Amino acid sequence: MSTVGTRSETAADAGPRTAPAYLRIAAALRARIDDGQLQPGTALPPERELCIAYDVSRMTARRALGVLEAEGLVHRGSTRGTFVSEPRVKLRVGSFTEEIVRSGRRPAAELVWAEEQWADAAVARALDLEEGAPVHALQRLRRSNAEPLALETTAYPADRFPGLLDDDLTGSLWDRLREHYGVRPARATAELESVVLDADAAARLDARPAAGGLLFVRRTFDAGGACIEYARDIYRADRVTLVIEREFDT
Amino acid sequence: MSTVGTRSETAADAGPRTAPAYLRIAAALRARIDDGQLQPGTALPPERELCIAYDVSRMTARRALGVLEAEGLVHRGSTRGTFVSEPRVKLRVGSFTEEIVRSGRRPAAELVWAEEQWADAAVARALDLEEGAPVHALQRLRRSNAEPLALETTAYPADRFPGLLDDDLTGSLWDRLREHYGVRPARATAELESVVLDADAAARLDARPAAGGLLFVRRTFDAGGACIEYARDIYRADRVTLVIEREFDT
DNA sequence: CAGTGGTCTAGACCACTGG
DNA sequence: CAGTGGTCTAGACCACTGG
Repeated sequence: MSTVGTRSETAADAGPRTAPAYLRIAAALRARIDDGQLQPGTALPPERELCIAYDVSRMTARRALGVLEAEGLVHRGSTRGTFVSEPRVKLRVGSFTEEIVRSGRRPAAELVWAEEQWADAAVARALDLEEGAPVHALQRLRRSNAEPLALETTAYPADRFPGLLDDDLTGSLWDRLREHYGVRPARATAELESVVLDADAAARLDARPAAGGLLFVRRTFDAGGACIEYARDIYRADRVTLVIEREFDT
Repeated sequence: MSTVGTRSETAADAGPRTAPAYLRIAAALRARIDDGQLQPGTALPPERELCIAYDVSRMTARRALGVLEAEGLVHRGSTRGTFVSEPRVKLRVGSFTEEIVRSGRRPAAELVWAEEQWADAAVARALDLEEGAPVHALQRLRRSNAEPLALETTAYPADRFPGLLDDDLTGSLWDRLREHYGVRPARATAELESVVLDADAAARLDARPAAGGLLFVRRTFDAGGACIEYARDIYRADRVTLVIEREFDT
């Protein structure tokens, strides 16, 4: 992470006289990770050792680790310990086929489920359909080197794309739309929020219950302005950096 | 928040036999907020009452509230109580002048500081300059209806834009670049991550220490491919939905 | 002065893993 | 079986606010 957030003079006068213990401990551990003393994959001291080292109770030590976990610097394995995390994975978004940008990683998409559904109010509004209209819905799990990074849930108007679910659903859906239906995406809108993972998403993404997520809600339109895709992509907030590119026609 | 994440049959079989108490309490309170029993601005019961109502210790009740806080559903005032939050504010990004999309809100930008700096390694790399080259740097706080939503820190190559800091820095900087220097942005790249607010950002954004943030790191290029702007925008994760639009020239 | 959330203690029991 | 993190208790003291 780079600067331009630090003012040259002010440097770091952090805050009040005494910062809370959990923030001081988090800062101390963060410093050891940032300067390379603790490499990715390395185990941090067990919580009970941190209690002794910093003379705090376990709840306080855990709270410090919770901050680092939210930052994506460490991850915890219930029975194994707390470990320094690998750097985040950069994912290109905006085009449906997100690709792993970092070299040497193997992307994969796994179909979780695919089925015919009937549009509820939200889906109907997003796809410009009547409530109850048939839609093709599917969910896919995106991985990089076997690590789950994103859970994508997508809906398409069934009338417009008959037989879509019989296609190969592990590759680029946009390619399917182009090849088999002659449709090409012309415009996309997206909304992005920070969320808390629900139980299902957390389980599939191999994350802690109530861990942080990034929700990317997308709609894709064809040249005629009709919405042809509605998607809700959930990313592991601690593991990804989303890469967005944009050209101006001004 | 809409569906398409719920499979039609599976409905909700949440998880194991007994979910942890803090998740059950969070779910119970969330339900009361979602169905309108608790309106935005309403105070939740004090933590000590929740302890009695749900028969848990205060740490557990607080943990439940912490989940709702991370979701942006509630906010806390140290000495006042816990309150249901207003809906998130939608902010359009990608064009530098973010605008408040929701009607009836008054956007405002406040200059925090502006000064000449010398590029450190990160800034030099981003702007394609030598390390130590002069840059114009400035920080602005974006508000909607007086509520701080984003802290933007921006750097420009000083040699290319002499006198930039003497301009009006509360409006669109891109307009300044166009009007006074004949430069028009042609392409932008951005990276977006979930982060934890540092002490300075938290204070300026009126957020809790270590609260969640969204970091948007942008680079803007002119038609010749030269980088003319490097920005780090930090948003309050609990208060904003970022709106992104995109056209395809394919 | 009463009430609020923020921090912190010093424990406890649990499930799960690996040796 | 020892060691790990996950959950939880039943308190404590604090700063700060509003009446």
